[in-house]
Amino acid sequence: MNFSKRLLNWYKVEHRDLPWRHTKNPYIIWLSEIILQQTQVKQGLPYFQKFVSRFPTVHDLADASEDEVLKLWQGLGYYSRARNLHFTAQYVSKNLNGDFPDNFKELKTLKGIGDYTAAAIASFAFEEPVAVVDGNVQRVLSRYLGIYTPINSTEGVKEFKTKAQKLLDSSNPSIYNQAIMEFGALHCKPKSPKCMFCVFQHDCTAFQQGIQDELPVKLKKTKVKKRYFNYLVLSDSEGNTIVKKRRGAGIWQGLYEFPLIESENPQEIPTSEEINEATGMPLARIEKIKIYNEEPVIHLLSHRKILSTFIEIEINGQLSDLKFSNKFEICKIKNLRQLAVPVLIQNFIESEFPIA
DNA sequence: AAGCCGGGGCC
DNA sequence: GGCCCAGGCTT
Repeated sequence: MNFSKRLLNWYKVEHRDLPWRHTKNPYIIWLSEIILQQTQVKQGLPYFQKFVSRFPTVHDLADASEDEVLKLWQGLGYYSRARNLHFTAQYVSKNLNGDFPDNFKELKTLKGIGDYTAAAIASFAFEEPVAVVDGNVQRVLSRYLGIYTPINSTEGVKEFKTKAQKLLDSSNPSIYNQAIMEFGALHCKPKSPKCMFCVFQHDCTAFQQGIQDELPVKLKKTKVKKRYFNYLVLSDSEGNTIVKKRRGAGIWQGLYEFPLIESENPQEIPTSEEINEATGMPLARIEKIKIYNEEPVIHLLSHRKILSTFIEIEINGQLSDLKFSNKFEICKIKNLRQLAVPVLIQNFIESEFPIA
């Protein structure tokens, strides 16, 4: 029995029933694939349900504001996915009459769609015989074929792409592609792969040689760096505060946060002068300065360790009477939950301003 | 070719 | 604490 036959037999019995597997609608498939980039099914599933429900068609998504899309995306991370999702929805809605391209090459020209996602949509929705290559596929193939080339090296990416395309069952690209990824996710797992009852025992190089725990090989990632974020949480007599949308490069682009003083080292309570410099708030209006958390709140990202403090600043009179320097927006504290914010900020809001 | 970009789950 | 995840974009 060949590779595909064994794989599909396994898939028939073991696959999960997932909602995006019940459709050939390229919009729904695209939506699911963007959500699932670098994201496990368990984490992405509730977001998929929210998005399909709120945006049944690509036109609905195109007509929404970017702020609303980011708010629905909040907590899922890699927020460029949400911005690109919205951009591409508008492009497809307005320039392509709502119809997604039906082939790999054209799909790849859309923002946010790379090799993997183009192959997924082309094969799932249009049965184009192009192999998907994701982390699951790389792991399965590195073990099955005994490939030590690092999966994240330039050479490795090319090699796994070539091998994957050779193994692809061109008569059934949609099911085959889903099957090999499902096999990687459920059976040929990174740790404790289920080799003792595997349909590939007889031809898997790794199992035959007992090297499954050495594969795949991956180049080391860069070290986690520390950053110190000191947030200024202003409040006036009317229950207002000020926030700002993060712009330009860097993390959390497009999300809102409180006025931020980033420091090279752990920060003491900022002085009135520093608060004035960061926000434009006149010194005379600063009533009281207090720190919320004595110990820094630690927020871990894959490549950053953010140590943050939140500083409470009470203001004389009303914030709405003042002119702020750059692009701060006045917001009722009770309305903060309507904004798209990083999980770090969301956690703070929920703990300090619980719903009455 | 290497860095950057989140957050949750697992060991 | 390190690694993984239905990756893609930027430099």
